[in-house]
Amino acid sequence: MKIVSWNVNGIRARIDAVAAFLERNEPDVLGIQETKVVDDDFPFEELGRLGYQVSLAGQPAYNGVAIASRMPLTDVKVGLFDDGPDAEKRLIAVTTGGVRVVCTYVPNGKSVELPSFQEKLRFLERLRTTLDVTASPDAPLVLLGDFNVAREARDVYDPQAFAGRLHFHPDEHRALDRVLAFGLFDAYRALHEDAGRYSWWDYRSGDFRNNRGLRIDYLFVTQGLRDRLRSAVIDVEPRREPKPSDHAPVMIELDLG
DNA sequence: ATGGTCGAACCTCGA
Repeated sequence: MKIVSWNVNGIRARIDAVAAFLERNEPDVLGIQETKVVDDDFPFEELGRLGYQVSLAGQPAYNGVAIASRMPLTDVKVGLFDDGPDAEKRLIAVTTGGVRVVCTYVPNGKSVELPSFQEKLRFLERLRTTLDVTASPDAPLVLLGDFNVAREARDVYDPQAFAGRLHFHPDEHRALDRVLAFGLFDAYRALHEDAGRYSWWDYRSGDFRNNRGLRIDYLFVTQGLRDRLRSAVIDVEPRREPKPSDHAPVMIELDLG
């Protein structure tokens, strides 16, 4: 089973790029972040033509998450365990092909001294609790998405400049480590030790051209799935195209026999 | 050089 995480930065602006990626790679499941569209305007037909069904949680202009799968989607659950009715649409969970897939878009946090940063940390705490109350580390589960946190120095193009700043702050590291302590493993890191492999580059200042990026998009898997990991790839090709998302898709392959 | 570039919807915000 091939599973992808991709922050598309607007599904309507990116539908052709997404379709091209799906045709090239034929993943079974695609977790999408930052759809930036209300449910009624989501491009279901384009994905349907390629054989994908979609579960989604959209809102106007900002945020929005979706999961597309070639297999039936069941037990769809939107939001963190304690989300109120007006919560931003940042998490959707489904079961497909026997795997629980949780797709999330963690708040950016804006800047470490602002209230938004504390909300980001709280989101990660609440994400851990959501896993605790709805899932088991002994079952096949993939938690994927844009976490807006680079975990290690090798995930940052200039670790000294980023030290203590947004995306690379010790409080963010502790909060994300708490999520992983549920019983999850970073699929890309389980297979690759290399530095300089990023999933996001700022649109500005030629950052992609100069590989000034961060690895902030992850697929985290439970132990049983880690033992069945066959590959993990960050596909930078879509980032090279005209009108790209600022994020690259990350894909894993699981041998589920 | 405190810059720069996107998407969505609106004349600005969030990233």
